[in-house]
Order: sequence, then structure tokens, then C-alpha cells
Amino acid sequence: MTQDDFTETVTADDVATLAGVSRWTVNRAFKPEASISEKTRTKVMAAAQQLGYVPDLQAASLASDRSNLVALLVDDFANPHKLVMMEKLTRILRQNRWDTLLVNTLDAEDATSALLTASQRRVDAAVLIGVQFDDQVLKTALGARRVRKLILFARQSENPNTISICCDDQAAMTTIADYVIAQGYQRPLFLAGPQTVSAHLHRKETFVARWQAAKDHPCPVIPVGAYDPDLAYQTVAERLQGLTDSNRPDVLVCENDALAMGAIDALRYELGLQVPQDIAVTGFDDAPLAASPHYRLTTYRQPLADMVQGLVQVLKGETPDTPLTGFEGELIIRASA
Amino acid sequence: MTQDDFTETVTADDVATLAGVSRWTVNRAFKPEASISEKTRTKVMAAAQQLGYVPDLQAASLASDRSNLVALLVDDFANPHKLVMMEKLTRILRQNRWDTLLVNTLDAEDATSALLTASQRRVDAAVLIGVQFDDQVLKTALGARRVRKLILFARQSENPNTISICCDDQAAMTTIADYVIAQGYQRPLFLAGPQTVSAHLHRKETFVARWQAAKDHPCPVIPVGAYDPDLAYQTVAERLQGLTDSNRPDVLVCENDALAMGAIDALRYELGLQVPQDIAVTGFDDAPLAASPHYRLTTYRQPLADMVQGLVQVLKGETPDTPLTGFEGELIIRASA
DNA sequence: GCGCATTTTGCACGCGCGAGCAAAATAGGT
DNA sequence: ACCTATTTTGCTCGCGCGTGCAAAATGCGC
Repeated sequence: MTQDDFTETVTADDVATLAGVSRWTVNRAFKPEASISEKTRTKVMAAAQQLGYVPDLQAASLASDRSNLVALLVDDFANPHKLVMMEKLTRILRQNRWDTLLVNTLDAEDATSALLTASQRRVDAAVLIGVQFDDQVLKTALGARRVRKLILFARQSENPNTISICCDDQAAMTTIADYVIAQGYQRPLFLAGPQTVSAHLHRKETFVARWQAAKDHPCPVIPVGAYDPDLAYQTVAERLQGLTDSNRPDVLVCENDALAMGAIDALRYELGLQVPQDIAVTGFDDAPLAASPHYRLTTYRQPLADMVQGLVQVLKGETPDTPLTGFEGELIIRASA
Repeated sequence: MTQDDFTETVTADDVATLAGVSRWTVNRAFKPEASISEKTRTKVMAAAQQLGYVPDLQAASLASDRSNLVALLVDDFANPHKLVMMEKLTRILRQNRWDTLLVNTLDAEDATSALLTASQRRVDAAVLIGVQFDDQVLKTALGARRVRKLILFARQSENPNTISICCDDQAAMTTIADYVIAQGYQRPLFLAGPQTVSAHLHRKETFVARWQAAKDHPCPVIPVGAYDPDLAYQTVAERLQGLTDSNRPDVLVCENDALAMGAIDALRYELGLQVPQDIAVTGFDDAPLAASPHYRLTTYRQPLADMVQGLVQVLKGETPDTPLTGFEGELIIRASA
């Protein structure tokens, strides 16, 4: 490491002169699929190493209209499961040489602006793992140029210009419903998330329909304003307060684990009920802590790694080998139901 | 929305012709501090709006050597508190017109490569909020060009070329120690994180020293291999198994909430102990769920928002109005100790 | 060693914008 | 209205690299 390498950026030209080749050959050496002889490649790489050169991806994306950059829009930082998703996404994307721009979308109004931010960085795709995106946002997002692909991850939309990657919510929730029914529960209550979003899950509809079909009476639903354990806690505490044993639900089917955890805490600490003896609870996601002895949550785990692989295929423009909205997860049976 | 706006990128030139000005005037209109008359700015903005134009930040950063991009390196996705940090960082950075590149750093070996990735995107700074960065990594990172600023967020290093932004861990842990002592606990056990990192916290040293000074006998320490609740659970279960009431610690001082939560679960569900009656627990961070009725964790909350503001000042090159390693948080007293 | 097919290398041009200065327009004073 | 001080606008050149093709080098069969 000589003294001349402060922060002067070293370009492909520098490497080229050192290696005695042209600038283009240098850059070719860094592309796995380029046509270049092994001999010159090693020669170039040695020179690059010596100078500490790495190709400038900004410049590359300017010149080529591919950036290998993906924007990840998140608006739901209250849900610890998002951490798991982010980890898987960033890791697997990086393995495939994509970088991730993390954009914090404050709310639905902000989503458009967030998408704009992404487009200013020439991202190859925007991946939405939040919850508050409505069709209006999706539409204007696609009107805006430069976001070539709009991908809903673990969410779904009918919008023909978006790509949804998610597990088969219907199959998944049917599995849960059948399990709940098989366990002999009689008075379910469905704890749903915000009812305003249209890029959504089919969990509520599926469960309600399935229950109706099997038992011939409806399943009540209460919505929580956000997928937030604290809000779920409050909502459950209020809504179940003062009910007698016989008109209280005997199972709480929750749209995801964040709601389920808040619900369990409310049941225990506000209503003094035992889970699952007095009331059972199911979740969805298998979030961190779902397995902890405190919750022992019966839940459903999505095949996140496979779904991210699907995403990679979409980004590469390959035709995915699994239907993108039909991933299959598994029911994780623990003690809560 | 006319039909011609598919995905053809609209550049400043297009807006310029429509507005009847030069390309440079168009770009000036988008910089708040530029010298431009209000009249032409509104004219330009109208034209831009009509065409759906936004400046291309990639091109801008190529031309200007400032990218308004910050890399956020994270290696600790098991800790839910990271979600809070990410939310604050991305939100406040975006408010100040910085975008965030999220880089998942698998382990210490990978850190160098992660830094390289960041440098390839011409980031203005790399912000480390992970735990596994050792001095070797920091050194090579600074050897690599193009990462102009290396910032440790909520961590500290003696390396003179890095910038640490953190609260005064010594003051913070002293506060906790004094509280623990004032509560009359006699047999503390310090639950520490991995002992190998050198970009670190001073919590353990501070507590141990403080205890020694006050009580004149040492405080034992057990390390956990990672800041992971599950690992903490196992470690605590193993290490406290079979101890009698009198030789068991009466307070577990944990380096952060992730450890504390795992510890609490282990105490309750493996050892059948009551918190805080049989053994008290303190944490650090005030992570999500720390306030939940299940944990009611006595912990210490860092002034994250202020710290991010400090980061923004560093990025802007301003001299911060608070010493960057001296932020003051507050002790949150709940039921666990 | 020759002729051809094939691989490897070099190059003109442009991606969209910014720094910094020169030209033009405007304001202010008399 | 005229001259100067100031603001506003236009422009040259280059940031580091990719595309697509042409030139050079290499390999192969005989």
C-alpha cells in the first residue's frame, strides 16, 4: 500500500496503463460473462488488486441503463417480522449482485414520493414489503417513469402492471381454518389488519368463507388500525372486555403474528385469560419470538428464501419455475392453539 | 397523461425545450440554493411536472462526486432494536435528502466486502450499526478508497479515522449500576455480548468497575456469543441451572434488551424463577416489546433521534452541537428491576 | 506454413448532469 | 436615458463506464 492511494479515485484507465491493455479490457475482466482470455484477465486483476480498483457501479448504470439496484419500500417498522424479510432479501440479493436501497415510506401519501426517490436512483425494480400501498399509489407509480418493475412482496394486487410474489394465502389460511375447525373451536374471532389497503392479503376473506361453509354461521371480524402489537393489545382489551365465558370467542385467528402477540398479551394481562385454555390464538408469519416459551404461537411460515429466489428470477428476467403467487408454506403447530 | 410517456427517460433537455430555457437552468430549478429567478423556476417546474421529470441522482453523483447516498451496514438482524434504528435513520436521512443503501454484512470476514460494495456506489459515508466490526476491518476499509467517512453508530472505536456517534455508555451504565446498587441487590451477574469485537460498548467494563468500587467485591460476567435472545436463553439456562437460592445471582445486568429478553424467558420457563422477586433483570435500548406486560423491562433509552441528527451534521460537514460520543439517554424504570 | 473460422482486443460515441466561468439580462442610482 | 453593480442564464468540458462494431490476434486442419 503505497502512499499515493489516498482518496484519488482510481479508474479503469489507471489499471489499463499498469496492465498494458485498454480500458475496455479492464472492465471486461470484471464481468463474469465477458469474452476475455484467462491470461489477460488474471493480469488485469493483478493490476487492479495492486491499485485497489473496483468498477464504479454508478457510472456503469449511467452508461448501461441497468443499475443492479433495487429499492425496498417499507412502511411497517413495528412488525419484527419485517426484520427477517429484510435480512433474507438483502442477503440473497447481494449474493446475486444486487444492492438494496432502503426507503422508509411514512404513509400512503408518502408512497408516491418514496417511489420517486427510488426512480431518481435508476433502480431496476421497486419491491414493496409494506402494507399501506393502495391502487392509487401503484397507478401513479407506474405512471412515473424509470421504475421499470413494481413488485409486491408477500402482498398481492390485481393491478396488471405489478408483479406479486407471495404464498398462496388462500391455501395457507385454509390450512389454518381446517386446523382450527379440527381442534373443535366453536366461536372464532378474526383479528384483521387495516381494512383500507388494496394491495392485500386474502387471509380474512378466506377464513371467513371457510368458516361459513363448514359451520354455517358467520365469523365475526374486528380490524386493527395497523399491524402493530400495541394497537392489537388495546383493541383486543377493549373489544373483549366484560364478555362472559360463553359469549367470548374461544379462538382468535390473527392476520399476522404482530397482531397475535399483542392479542395474547392483552388476553393474559388485561383480561386474565389463559392461552390456549380459555382462548386460543393463531398467527401468521412465524416472526421472531413467536417460538418463545411466552407465546408458543401456532402460526404459518412462508417460504421466504424461495420467494426471494423467485424475486431474483424476476429481476433477471427469467421465467420463474414456481408460480409467483403460489408459494407453499407450512403450518407451525405450537401451544397457542 | 399522454401516451408518449412510457418509459422513455425524460431528461433535463426535454424540460428545457418545453420551458424555453437551457438545460442548466432546468437543473438549477431543482436545487434549493441555486441562483435562479422565481419566475423561471416556476416556469421550469411546471414544465417538469407536465413531463414527469425528476433529476437523475446517479448522473448527478457521477458528475459531482457527492452522491447523497449513505451505506448502512448491518450484521445483527436478530435484534429487534435494529428495526427501530433503521426506521429512525432512514426517515431522518431522507428528510435531509439522503438515501440509504442497506448492506447485510454476514460476519466479520464479510465486512470488508460489504464496504467495497458500498464504495462501488460512491456513498458519501458508511454507517455501521452492526457489532462484528473489528479494527482490522476498519483499517482495510479506510485503505480502500471512496468510502470517505466511516461512522460507527451506537458503537465506539478508538480508530482515529472513524467517527463514533453514541451515547455516553459510561454515564449510562453508571446510572444503571447506581440504580441496581440503590435497590439493594447483592449478587449481580453481567450478561455480556460477544467479547471479540473492538468497535465496542463500554458497558461491561463500566458496570464491573462501578460494582467493584462500591461493594469491594467483583461482579462475575458471562458472555453470550451473539446479541440474540435465543442464544441468551440457552446460555442463561445452562449457567444458572442447579444453583441454589443463595448462590444464584439476584440481578442480571444485560448488555442489551435482546439478551435481557432471552434471559427473562429462560429464568421463567427453564428455571421457574419469578422476575423480579427471585431475580431481577436490566436491559439496554428500550427495544420493541421491552415495555410489554410480559417483560416490563427496566432499561436505558438512547436518544436515537438526536444521534441521527448528529449524523446528519457530520454528513453535512457541520460541526455538531453535541459531542458525538456524549449523548445522554434516560433510565426507564419498569418492573423487571 | 497457409487459409480460414473463431476468439480476443480496441475504439467512437453517448449516458445525464455539475463546476466554473462568460455572456446576457436586470436593477439601481442619478 | 445612461452607466455600473448585481443577478440570472448559457455553455464548455468531463465524470467513469457500456454498446456495438471493427481490427487484431489466435487456433485449427492440412
